Amino acid sequence: MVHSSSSRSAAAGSAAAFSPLYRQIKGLLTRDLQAGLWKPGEVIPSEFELAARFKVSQGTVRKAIDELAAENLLVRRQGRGTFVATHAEQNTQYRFLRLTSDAGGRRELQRRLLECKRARAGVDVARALGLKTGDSVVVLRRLLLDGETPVVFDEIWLPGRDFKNLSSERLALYRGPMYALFEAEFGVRMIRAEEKIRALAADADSAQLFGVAPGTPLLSVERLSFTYGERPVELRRGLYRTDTHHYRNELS
Amino acid sequence: MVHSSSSRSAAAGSAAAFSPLYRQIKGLLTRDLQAGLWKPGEVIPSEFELAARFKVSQGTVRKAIDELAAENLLVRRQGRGTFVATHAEQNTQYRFLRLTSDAGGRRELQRRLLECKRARAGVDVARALGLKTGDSVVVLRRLLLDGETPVVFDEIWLPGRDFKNLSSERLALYRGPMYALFEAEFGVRMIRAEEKIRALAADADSAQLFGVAPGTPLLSVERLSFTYGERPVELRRGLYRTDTHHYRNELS
DNA sequence: AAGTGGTCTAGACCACCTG
DNA sequence: AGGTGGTCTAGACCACTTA
Repeated sequence: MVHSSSSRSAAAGSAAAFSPLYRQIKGLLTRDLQAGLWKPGEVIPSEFELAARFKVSQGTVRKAIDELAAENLLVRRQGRGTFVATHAEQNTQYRFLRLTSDAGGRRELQRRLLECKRARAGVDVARALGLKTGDSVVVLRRLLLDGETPVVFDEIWLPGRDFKNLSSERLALYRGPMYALFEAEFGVRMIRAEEKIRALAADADSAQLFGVAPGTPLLSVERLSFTYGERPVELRRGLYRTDTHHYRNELS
Repeated sequence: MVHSSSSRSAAAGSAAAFSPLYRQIKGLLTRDLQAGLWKPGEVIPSEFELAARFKVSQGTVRKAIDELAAENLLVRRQGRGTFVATHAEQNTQYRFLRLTSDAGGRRELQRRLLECKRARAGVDVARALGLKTGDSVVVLRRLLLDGETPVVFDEIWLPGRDFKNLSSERLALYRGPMYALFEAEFGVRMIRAEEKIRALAADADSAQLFGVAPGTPLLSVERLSFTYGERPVELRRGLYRTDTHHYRNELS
């Protein structure tokens, strides 16, 4: 049982920030999710079940779940139950990729893995991922192709500690979204990400990769992805071709 | 009074899409907002007042308002009331601008209006704004400067019909956000926008504007903004400098 | 003190899915 | 038929603002 407000004024001087019951329930659910009590794709107990367990009313549990669903941690399915969100069984192969063909064609991009190796984190990578310089990281390089033409070149850094046995074989075998593999094999679920976008000129290497002239403007997309507890677990530097494609965004 | 479901099965074969009461209430509120019954920044009636008016319970009105607040059409303020959202009295000068200084400095950008004229819509502009080619449009050109250095060059098209008396004088006099002026003077409130982002090389004109070499990569941001009823009312083509600044985005 | 949004409850019933 | 999420109600009480 969770007490809502009665015990608040016990705190010292500071207001101690009132926290409604449903938010405390949300906290408990988040803790269980983070602990892996329910795996991605699984059902969680019904609202009434949880209400009984926490000794609150269904409506209160409901409001907690509402917020978790809004944050894409849970997915509700009427008549079936509430499920832990997953990158698998999602209709989109590239959940976070905002690149779209100018033609609007819904063609799926093909992956081509160029490299998968272990390395030591440089200063920048370490700082972004919350590691120490020199810590072990996994580095991936890969292309995404629209038909025959490469449109995305990604360089990906992952903390070595979280991705111990990641190899190019595992990646090559896997069909679904890469983030689904991360969930299933390494227990790391990506929840949200921040991107920094710039325009820059293709250097010799990237020009060759894309088959364009050096100096051609490319979109540079730096993505930092977070898992539970706002912990950064992936740094990605992408180069996008934007002569035939564009990055779409929605503002509100 | 609105009836929820009893009359559903009267429809022909097709399921006729069940619409809960609160969503119908939401529709009524949206209609009133669109009609300008309450102006941006004003309070709307209290939840109990609306509940009585619509002959439903407070909770049902509440849920309708919840959704409108989530869509940024309304703003709740505990203890005070629910208000029509506005671009004025918003702490941010540039509500939709995602450009940030790499240094993270929160310095406000300065505006410099370069041009404000009437013209005829070309094919592209007309299509984007839902006009006919040759229809009257207002065209603005302006710079945003971080200190002395220009970082954004915007070219803005507005339907002439909606912005009859917009002039450079009106714009020059106005202190707050441009979208706030649009609301107050023209009754056009921007609700959401879509952006298409590309990297491209500076041509001679833009190179001169920014004081960079021709061919320098710039970020191209095409923004289409919508008002009530998904009606497009602003097309904007922006060029952003991204050597000292970047476009930030959040994915979830 | 009065008014507004915010929380919580208990119970009824509806819509949807699965066996 | 039975279970799950989804809606709606009526009423009580809390938190916050304004007067």
